[in-house]
Amino acid sequence: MSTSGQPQFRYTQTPSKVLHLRNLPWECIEEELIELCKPFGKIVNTKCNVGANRNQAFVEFADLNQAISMVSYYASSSEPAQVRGKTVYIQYSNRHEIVNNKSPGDVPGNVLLVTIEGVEVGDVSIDVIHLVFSAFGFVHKIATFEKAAGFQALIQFSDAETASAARNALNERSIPRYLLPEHVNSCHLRISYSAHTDLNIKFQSHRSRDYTNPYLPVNPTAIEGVVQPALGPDGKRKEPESNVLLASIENMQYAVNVDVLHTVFSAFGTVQKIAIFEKNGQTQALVQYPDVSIAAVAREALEGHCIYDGGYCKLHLSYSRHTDLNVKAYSDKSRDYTIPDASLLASQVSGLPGAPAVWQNPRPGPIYAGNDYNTGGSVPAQYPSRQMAPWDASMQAGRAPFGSVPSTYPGQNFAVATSQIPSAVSSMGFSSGFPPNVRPGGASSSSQLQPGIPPNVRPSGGPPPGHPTYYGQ
DNA sequence: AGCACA
Repeated sequence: MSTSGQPQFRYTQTPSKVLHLRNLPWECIEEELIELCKPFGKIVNTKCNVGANRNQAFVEFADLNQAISMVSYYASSSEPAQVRGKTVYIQYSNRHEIVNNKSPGDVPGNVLLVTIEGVEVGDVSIDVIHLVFSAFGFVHKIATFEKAAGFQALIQFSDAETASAARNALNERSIPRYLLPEHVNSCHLRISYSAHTDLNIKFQSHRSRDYTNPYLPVNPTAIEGVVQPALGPDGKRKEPESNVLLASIENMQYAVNVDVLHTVFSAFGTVQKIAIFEKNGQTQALVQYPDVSIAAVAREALEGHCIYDGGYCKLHLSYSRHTDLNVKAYSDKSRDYTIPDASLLASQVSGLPGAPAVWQNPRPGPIYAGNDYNTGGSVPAQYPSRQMAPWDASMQAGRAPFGSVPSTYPGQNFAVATSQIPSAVSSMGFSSGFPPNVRPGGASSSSQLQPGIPPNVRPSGGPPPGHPTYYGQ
């Protein structure tokens, strides 16, 4: 104890493979140390950013003589050791090896782990990340994911040199604002090295890319991509618009058939075709409008809304790549409302004044003539005025929107307790997509929803007075 | 400008 652990001072230090460097520029990086020291021997370890000012470092040579040669050289040199123009003071360290030199993230490799701070999921698209990091070399692969640390991305370069060039340039910096959505204020990149050398990308998707393999299949279950469309370099949604919407129906506790979907989507314009199908165990539907603008309004209005109360049959909408569906004109999974069906049309509007001949409707509703159609009340009531609701006859403006779509289809068994009865298609979706000049009549306005208010909250919690319960008891 | 790490 008495002789060990004594501080050692200039000129009295015993040589060590480890050199202590002081007065380094702030956040001096390993590459700069190596550049300075490698003329004297093989560097086996470094420790950067030591000390309160993070301006000290340690360098460990493979051999003691190499360290000695460096100290000796600068002891007698007229030119001091320099990094970025700053004089660096070099001495033997009082330790003989660098221990715990690096956290794993400091071990250079060809794959970077990038933590993007201060952003929400979806604010920074994989395309923006690709753009930013491609400035340093070919980006082979990107995988993004959510961790406790935040939004992270693994970015694979060809080699560690390219990766470290990107890291040195971008670490602790921010992605340029013009590449980000407007609401993003800060976007700090914290970059370390990943232990990975080759990422295993299974699909091209909104969260992972393999730029070396353009034939890699697109993720078939990229449903989340629907909820969070990728952002283009301009920060705007780049999902191409279409007149055909793809609806994914989540939590489908109740049957959703073609007619229900027709009722829901007709509120925004003519529905031309509908196709329902199963994908990965989830029901999806394609709904075709005549043009993109109607589809856009419907998408905006219906996205995230539930067809029925209680979070049942929640809709997620995206634009389909299709523009014209090829569907069976009339099946239980599809409908083509553009094909005039004599028998349907004949029965459809018989006896109706002002029968909407022009408004080629579609709805095979009258097939169910005799069933209580009154229940559907408020959906038609909220039709944009330029359109004529197909089932005008039975519709009464002003009714509360508790129409129970399922009830109109007696073939279906909705024998559930009344308290569990889903309230209705009718009350959904009108929070924003509605033409402003259209005022639903009378009492139904009580159910008009303000933006931000969940669509299916029943104003009074039960079927409207005077309406029979249409469900099996 | 004077010695880290856990």
